[in-house]
Amino acid sequence: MRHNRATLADVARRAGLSKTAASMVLNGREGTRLSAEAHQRVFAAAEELGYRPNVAARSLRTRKTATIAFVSDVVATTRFAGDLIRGALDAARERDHVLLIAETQGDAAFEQHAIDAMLDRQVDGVIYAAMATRRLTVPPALRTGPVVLLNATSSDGLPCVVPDNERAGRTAVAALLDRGHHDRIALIGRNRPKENDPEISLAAHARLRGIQDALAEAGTTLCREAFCHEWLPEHGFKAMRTILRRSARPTAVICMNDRLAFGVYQALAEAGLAVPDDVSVVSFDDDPIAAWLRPGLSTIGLPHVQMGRRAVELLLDGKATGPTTVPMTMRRRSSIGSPAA
Amino acid sequence: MRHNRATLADVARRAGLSKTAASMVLNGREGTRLSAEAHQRVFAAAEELGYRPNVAARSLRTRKTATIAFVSDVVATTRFAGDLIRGALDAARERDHVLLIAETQGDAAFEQHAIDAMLDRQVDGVIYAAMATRRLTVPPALRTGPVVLLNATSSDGLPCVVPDNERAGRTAVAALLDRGHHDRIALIGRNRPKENDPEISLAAHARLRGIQDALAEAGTTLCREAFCHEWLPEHGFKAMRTILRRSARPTAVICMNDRLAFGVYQALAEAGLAVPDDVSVVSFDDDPIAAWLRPGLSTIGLPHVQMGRRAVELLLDGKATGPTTVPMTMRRRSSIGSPAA
DNA sequence: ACCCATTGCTAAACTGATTTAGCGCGAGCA
DNA sequence: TGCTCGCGCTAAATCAGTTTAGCAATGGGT
Repeated sequence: MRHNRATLADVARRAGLSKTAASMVLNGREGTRLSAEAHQRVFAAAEELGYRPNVAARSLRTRKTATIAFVSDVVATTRFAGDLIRGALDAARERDHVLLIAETQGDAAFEQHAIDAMLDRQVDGVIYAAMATRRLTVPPALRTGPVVLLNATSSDGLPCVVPDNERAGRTAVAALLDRGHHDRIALIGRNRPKENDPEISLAAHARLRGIQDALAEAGTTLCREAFCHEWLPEHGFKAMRTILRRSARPTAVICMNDRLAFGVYQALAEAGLAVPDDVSVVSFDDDPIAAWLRPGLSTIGLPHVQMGRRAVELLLDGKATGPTTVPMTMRRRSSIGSPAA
Repeated sequence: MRHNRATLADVARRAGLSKTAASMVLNGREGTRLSAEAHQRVFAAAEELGYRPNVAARSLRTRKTATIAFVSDVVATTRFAGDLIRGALDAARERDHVLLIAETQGDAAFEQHAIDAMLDRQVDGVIYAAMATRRLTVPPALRTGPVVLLNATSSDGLPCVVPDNERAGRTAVAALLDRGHHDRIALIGRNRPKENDPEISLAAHARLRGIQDALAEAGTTLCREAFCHEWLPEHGFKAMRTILRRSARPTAVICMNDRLAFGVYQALAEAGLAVPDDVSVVSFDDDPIAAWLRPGLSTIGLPHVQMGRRAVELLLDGKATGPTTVPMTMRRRSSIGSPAA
């Protein structure tokens, strides 16, 4: 595009100086002894010609492209991807960088292809993102330059940014204890594979620990724990329905995510029970759906935008190593009340 | 990244040939008179060294970067952005291209910045995407090269891809008529600004026309039309509640989108009415929430993935001008039944 | 008068590819 | 023997920048 852009040579010619002079002035090089007048002339010429440097030409020499690769496993599946990207985009813009994106779809061939494509374009660094917080191993090709893992960790001490799920678990419990819930708190969404296989999920384990620890510190435990195959509304629905049929009704339910909570709302409605008067509900993620439920769902949100930001900050500024955790904060709506006396 | 990549010169040296020869062989140039043996040697050398061309260097000469800019107004706000991007990403990968993404957030300064950044990197073309289907005017800087509008149209005859909302409207009506609904069909989500200002939305007007025309052809009209300020669940909830209070109950409701439909479900549940036995519901978009509702919501889906694909296909292959419409297809779930006799 | 340092600037090399122009050699022909 | 032609290949220019090495002019000191 744009075949007729002014080049540095054009600017130099118009300013009556050499390319060298023009380059130095425009790059604001210190220690150069060009006169104030020369500076003026170069700036004026650049301005008049609407000069913009050709990044490809520059990077050929400097090996800097001001371009970051954002490689993720799956972007489309989850709505959260957008936020991760948005945060990264914001931070990149502030630093005059740009994002090259690719998706591996969990396919090794695609991944290789994507990484090659990025490396061929001499990106300055790579953000390797996972859509579900988990542990993964980064492809060796990436180890040749700066990498930061986003929403993932790895065993090789690379810098990475992950949400503080354990603290989030404690926060959920605290919100319930505050309102007087204590003995009759149920948990929905336990899931062995997610809890035990860090390559699938890191969130489930961390949330669970946070919840259990906080409860233990308050001298109590969960009154009921429901296992779910997936964290989708239908599973929350079934789990809640079962709980209502089989046990004494809990005063509060913690759901492992908002989609489960949606299912819980449906089961509660079916049973003619009101949130939060009969049962309080808290959950995690701050999915848009949390705001749409009636009553609004209180949830501890995943800070995707911040995480995206943080990742590019670490990549560009930092010699950071190891994990950076980003706090998850409670989005208070109306799903938590006090237990009926 | 990767400082020690083999260059073309390395390959040539190892093959005992000139850079020229190596370049021609690797690019599979026709009409060159290099011997079969020379070909062998070059391929072998490239293979052994793991040679990959430096895209920046190449593009400096050829002015092709195999890179497409994807500039959108807002990516994060709506979950649909992910699908648009995903489709574009797929098609780009198939053609060995890569996507540079930027977001303007509707801010003119950001937009200028983003466009400059892309142009500085010599992208081969630009996809200019809007998150809500609408008409817009493309910044003049983009007119210097290939552009295609995605989910948007413009007055200057640029190629663009948009969903076929009018046909979607007809489809919704047909699904209802098929089941025997006729006289008592209500519409929820009319909205003057969306319907009348193409710079805000093209979808509302088109859907409405499709609905009205199809109904007229069947010799009937809507029994009720509810206006909504926004297309969010709460507005659908209020609208449906009002309808239930004030008028004879419709046998079916068409919602302008799935979020409104969610609100409608909530109002129906509150009134103790069942979907689809008491009231059938159809809507548009195929938001993930449609699958989560009980019963599953039948909806005419926005083909975002296809649209994203189509946009890069037009950009790279085509000398297409004017609009390309992509069909919206009905996602059948369980929210449409026959009216009670 | 000579030497040296400083000032203000530039020529040329360099980055890694593509592309144009053309060279040397052997065969065929007169 | 001399000329042309085709074959197989290469030198050098080019793209648009950055960077290194260094040149000419001036001024000051001895």
